Formats: sequence, C-alpha cells, structure tokens
Amino acid sequence: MMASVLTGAPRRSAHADSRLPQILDTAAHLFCTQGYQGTTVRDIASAVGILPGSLYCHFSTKDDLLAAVYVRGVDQICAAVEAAIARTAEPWPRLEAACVAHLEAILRDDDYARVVVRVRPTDVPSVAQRLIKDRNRYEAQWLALIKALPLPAGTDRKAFRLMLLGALNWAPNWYRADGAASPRTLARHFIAMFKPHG
Amino acid sequence: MMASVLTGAPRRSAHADSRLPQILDTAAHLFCTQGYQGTTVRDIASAVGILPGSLYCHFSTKDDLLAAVYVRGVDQICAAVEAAIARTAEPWPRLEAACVAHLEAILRDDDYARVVVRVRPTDVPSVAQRLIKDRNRYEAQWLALIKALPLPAGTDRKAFRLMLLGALNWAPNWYRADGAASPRTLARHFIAMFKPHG
Amino acid sequence: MMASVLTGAPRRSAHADSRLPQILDTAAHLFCTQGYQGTTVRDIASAVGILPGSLYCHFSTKDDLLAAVYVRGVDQICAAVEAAIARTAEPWPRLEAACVAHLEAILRDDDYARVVVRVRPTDVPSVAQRLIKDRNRYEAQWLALIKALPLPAGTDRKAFRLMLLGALNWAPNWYRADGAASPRTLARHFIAMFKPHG
Amino acid sequence: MMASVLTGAPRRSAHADSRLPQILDTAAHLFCTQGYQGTTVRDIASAVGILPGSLYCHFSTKDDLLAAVYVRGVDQICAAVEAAIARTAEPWPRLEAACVAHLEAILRDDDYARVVVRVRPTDVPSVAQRLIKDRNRYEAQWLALIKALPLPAGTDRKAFRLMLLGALNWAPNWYRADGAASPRTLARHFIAMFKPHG
DNA sequence: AATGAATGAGACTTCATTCAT
DNA sequence: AATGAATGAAGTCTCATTCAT
Repeated sequence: MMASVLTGAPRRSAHADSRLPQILDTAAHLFCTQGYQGTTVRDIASAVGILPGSLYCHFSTKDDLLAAVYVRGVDQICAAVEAAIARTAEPWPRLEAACVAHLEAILRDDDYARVVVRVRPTDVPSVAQRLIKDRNRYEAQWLALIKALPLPAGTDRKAFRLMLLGALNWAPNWYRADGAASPRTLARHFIAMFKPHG
Repeated sequence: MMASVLTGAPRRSAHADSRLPQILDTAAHLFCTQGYQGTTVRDIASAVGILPGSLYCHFSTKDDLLAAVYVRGVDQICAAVEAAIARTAEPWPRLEAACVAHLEAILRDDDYARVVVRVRPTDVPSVAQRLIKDRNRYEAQWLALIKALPLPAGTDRKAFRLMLLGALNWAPNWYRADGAASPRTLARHFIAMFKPHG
Repeated sequence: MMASVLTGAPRRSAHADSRLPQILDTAAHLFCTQGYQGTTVRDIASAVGILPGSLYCHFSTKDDLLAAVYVRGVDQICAAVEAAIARTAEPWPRLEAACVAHLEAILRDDDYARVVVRVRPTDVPSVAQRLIKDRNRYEAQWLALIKALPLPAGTDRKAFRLMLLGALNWAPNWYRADGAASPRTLARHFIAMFKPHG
Repeated sequence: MMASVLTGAPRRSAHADSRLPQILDTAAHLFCTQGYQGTTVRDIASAVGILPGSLYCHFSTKDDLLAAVYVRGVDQICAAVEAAIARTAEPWPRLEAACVAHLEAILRDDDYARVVVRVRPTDVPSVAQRLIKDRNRYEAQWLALIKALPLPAGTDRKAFRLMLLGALNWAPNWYRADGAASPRTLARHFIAMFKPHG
C-alpha cells in the first residue's frame, strides 16, 4: 500500500506484498460482523480487491480460512490475557486484569478474538475439532486463574468459571461501542459482583 | 391432533390437520440446532414431509417463519418464568425460580426458547426490529425481578442483569444434556455466586 | 413445442410437459458426442432451454444423470438385440443379427447406447459400480449367443467374445456415417471373418 | 539421468536434470489412466513435484503437452511393432508378432502408447489434426502387414484391419494385469480366430 | 393446502494460464 | 527453469422463491 503511494501505481503480484495478511484481516472482520455463514467468499475477495478464486491460492477451502482466523484469534486473546496478568500477583486483581483484557479483545480491539466467541465450532463440521481444541487451549488459562482464588470452601469453581466466561462472552450481544461503560469499567463491575463481600 | 381425538378418526379436515404446527415445531428445532442460516427451507420441508414450495402456503418468506418461531419462543419463555415465580414472594427465591425456568427452557425443554438465545436479530435484517422488540419484552421481566432484590447500595443493577442473563444465555454453548448438573442445580450455583454473602 | 405452436405461446411449467425426457435425450446426445467430462451441465441445460440449476429438479448430480442415461442405453441395446435375434434360430445367423443390431445402435440410431460404449465407468467413480453392473447385464446376452455357436473344439469362447465385442465397440472410432458401408454390411463382413471357413 | 551417471554425481546442471522427461512420463501416465480431460495440469505438476505454472516453461498449453505425449506414443508403438516383425518373413507370423507387440505396449509397457488408444483426437480440437496424422502413420504399418496376407480372394482387407485393430485397441477396457492371459497369449488367440482354418 | 417443475441468483470451488521475480 | 500469486472464466450445485395446476 505504501509502495503504491510511492510508486504511484498499484503494483501487482510482487512476492513481497502478498495479500494473505489482508485476506485474514478481512475475513476476521466479516466473520465476526456477519457470522461465518453470513459471509461469502465473494464478500471477502471483493473487500480485499481480488477475485474469489484467488483466495484459493492461500486456503484450500472457506472452512480452512475460518480455521486460520480462529487459531489466530485464540493466539491473540491468549497473548492479551497473558500480558495483562503478567505484572500482577494477587489472585483477584489478576482475574480482573484478565477480564479487562478479554473484554477489550472481544468488544473493541480484536476481530480475530471476536470470531472465537461468535462462531460455533459445531456449525462448521469439517474443522470443528480443530476449533474446539483451540478454544480449550484458551479456557485452560482461566482454569488456572480461578484455581488461585481464595474462595469460600465448597465453592464450585467450575460453575464459577462457566458463569464468568459466559457473562463475558455474551457481552458482544448487548455491548454498544458508544455506550457509557468501557470494557474496563464493565470488568470491574463484573468482578465486584463475584467477589465474596465482607 | 386434538381434532382426530374428538372425531375418533384421523379425518383429513382441511383445517384440523394443517401442517402449520408441525412446520413451526420443525423450524424451531432446526433453527436452534443448526442456526438460522444453517437451516434451509428444504431441511424444514423434508423433515415435515412436504415440498419446499408448500411452506409458502403458510409463510411468505423464510424470515417470516423465523419471526413466528421467535415470538412464540419469547411468549413461551415469558410464560414459563411467569409461572415459576408466581408462587414465590421473596426476591431471591423468585430470582432463583426464574433462573431455573429460563435454564430449563433453553437447555432442555423448549426449542422455541432456544431459538431466541441462538439467533441474532441483526443477522436477519428484514425482521430484526420485530425480533428485538420481542426480546426486550422478555428482558423487562428480569428488570423487575432484579429491581426487587435487596442489593447493597451502589450496586449496578444493570450490570447485574446483563451479567446474570449473559451467564445463563451462554450456557447452551457448554451444557451437555448428559452432564451431571441439572438446570436446577446450575441455577442454584449461579444464584449462590451472586448473592451477597453474609 | 407443438403446444406452443398451437396456443401461440410457450407454455411454461405444466405438469404434463416436463422437460425430463428432453433432458435425458440431450444429455445422451452430448455425452456420446463430446464425452462425459467434455459435457457441462450448462451445455445440457442450454440445449434443452432451461437453466443449469433446473436440471437438479430431476437429478441430484451430474453423475446421477449419467447413470440414468447409461441404464437406459443398456436397456435399449439389450432390447434391440433381443428383438433382432427373436425370429432367428440358427446360431450363426443369430450372432450376425445381434451384431447388426449392436452396430446400428452404436453407429446410427441410439445416443443412449452410444454412451454405453463411450463412457468408461471407472472415470466416474461415484456411479462406477452401477454402470459396470449394467454393462455386465448386456454382456450376458453375448455369452449365451456365443455359447450356442458350433465352434471347433478347443476354441476359446471368451477370447472370441472379447474380440468380437471389441471390434464392434471400437467401430465408432473410425465409422463415418457418410461412408460406404452400412452397419449391416459391416456386421456381415465381421461375422464372415470369424466364421470357420471351408 | 545419464548425465549423473557420467559425472558420477547428481549435479544440478541446468540441462541435465531438466524436468521435461519426468513431465512427459507423468503426463503420459495420468492421461492414459484418467483420461485427458480427467487429468488436470495440477495433477501432473504435483506428481512431478513442481508448480503448475512451471509446466509452461516446457509446453505452451496443456493440449500441446498432449500432442507431445501422443507423437511419442505413436513413435514408440511404431518402433515396437517394427522391431517385433523385423526378424520374421512369413505374413501370418509377422501379423501375430505385430499383435503381440501392440498388445504388450497398450496393456503393459507403454503409457505413451496407451494414450494413443485412450484419447480421441476429436476431443481436443486444437491439436486434433496433428494427432490424427500421427495415428495414421501407425495404421499404415498395418495396411502393409495385412496386404501381405494370403487371404481368400474377395476378402475385404479394410474390414479385416478395422476389425483386428478394434479388437486389439478395445482390450484395455477389459484387460486385467493380474489376469491369466498374457498379451502374448491373447494375441495368439486373436490371430487364430482370424486365420482361415482348414 | 399442497404439488412439481422451474427460476434466477449466487454459493464454493477448480481450471488453464499468465507474469513479475 | 522455476516460483508464487493472481486471473478470469467456467465448473457443479444450492438457495429461497414462484406459479400453474
């Protein structure tokens, strides 16, 4: 893109400016916006500015493209959470930091992460197993975070996790970017609700 | 069906044995199982045992059929919650009863209700407004239930609602019918987590 | 077509004038002329005067259409041979009659039969087994015809059959309709060559 | 190959290890196995281990590649027959030797020759004339062979040729490599059938 | 109320081929 | 001689929908 500005012409087919990154970004954006089945190969191609068939230089099927977007979504949200909790040692603040990172990813920052909470693996049978495996990779992080919490004896930590993640993952269904509450504020509220009160 | 019971014979009365109920049931089942876009008009027709074109005797478009299923889903889950809280006066037990009813509907009993938590209104633009209006009708119930709770001053009741409903609505994503926890147990766990502890 | 001449308008979608027979005829013609893989669904549809998708009202795949053409080809050539030998009792004249019928079918009369000697079952894996079974049905006729021949002891009747049928089936590769020799003449020549002389 | 033998090392000489021979061999193999239209440029390229585009360093079109395979097929089967009849003077034994060579080529040895009896020139219009010319070159050999036969007066030698070659060329349709009869045995049987007895 | 055949648009995908590198 | 990315046309097939019967 810069190149074309500099040279004054949209160079075509240099090895350097492969469209692959653009394809992934566009696919991620459309998948999380319109859903997987609601997005056509044509949609993606025309948003990138190539022909539909050209997508198949990079991915052998549309399902495969989804899988590629999905792994990256999991990678990125894992990394975001990891980074967010890195500097904090206390269990509850760590959990809150993770929630902030998670919400920021799926509400604002990261189309790839959004895809992870938007697309149901079982709706895409040919890659369902891969997607589920990826998703589980992410959930493992939360297992650890919640295990570390000083919860009253007898608390069902599995229910705790399912509930918290459910509440977070559902947020894209009602969240409006222009709303009052930032992801950070939301996370604080959510955690406050869960924290055993003195 | 009732008709045949009354008349004592499976007579082919033009009105009595209309396929409409069957069509709705089937559509509800498929929509909540495979999603709206993942379900074709043919899927529904062939499950009912009629031809695709015959569906258009009852609905003018597939989107319309969805809207019909969706209203009924909201009606039914409203009624279920209403019934569940009818005999209880205390705020927290009422909330728990509502949660039980909600979870039982979307996890076990009611394909129509499942559709409501499965299909995103905005994915079906032509009827999106109707669906949203229906869904809001349901959420109003929860507003009232939560308003009645004796929560610590300063609690953000909107966040409370969004969080609780999010946690509930996300449950179909991980719930397995054969699992250990019944909807009732789950609801109890969830409420326990939210209830300010003494 | 006649109808449209009479009524003055190309009636569309009456139940009576289904395009199915026309589709089969056209497919047979194109398959035997251009080969199976050399014929596109579009070719067939546009020759019939319908849209490509409309073919799928009658056949669920292109391969299925081929199978339908193929069975009919076998049926027809079986019937033609059957009819040709019905009035003859002597073994050699029966064989000659069969050859005449066979050659007339695959050289002049019958696009369906031509498909049978043009398309290799193994080239269309999804229906290969069905095609082979059909083809074998036809070869059984020849087994009987050749068994009845008074050949010198020690003649390999299997080789005889394979050779004769091979010679016949290869004929479309060199036969020109405008040529001198009619199928009937050819058959006579061929049989003469095989008949033990003297 | 020779090059590496001579130099004693699999040196990457620009000319020596050209992929051209491999491309031809692979194309011949796939064309005779799957047919011309059933073989894609990608099939060939990936079997050779290069990219589809790289084929166009050697051939300007897929049709051209076919033509190259086809000429070589004709060359090789001509040579095989030539060699087979070289040491024999008697007409019938010469014919039988030719049949053996022909059958061995198209049933066992020679993918190139197989292509010649598999692909219909008219299916590939752009090179049809070249293919036909090549094929005729081969048939000329048989004209001579059959002309030399001491056949009963009045025998139609053209029919004789068409019939014999047809029977031979059709053999790939039923021959199984693991079967009992070798090409040599088959040829003997076939000739026996044609030879005037007594 | 339902059928059977068709429509027209568009789905995903594959093809032979090109061309700067 | 070969690559990698892209083209443009065409491939088979599916979709929601229509309409005379």
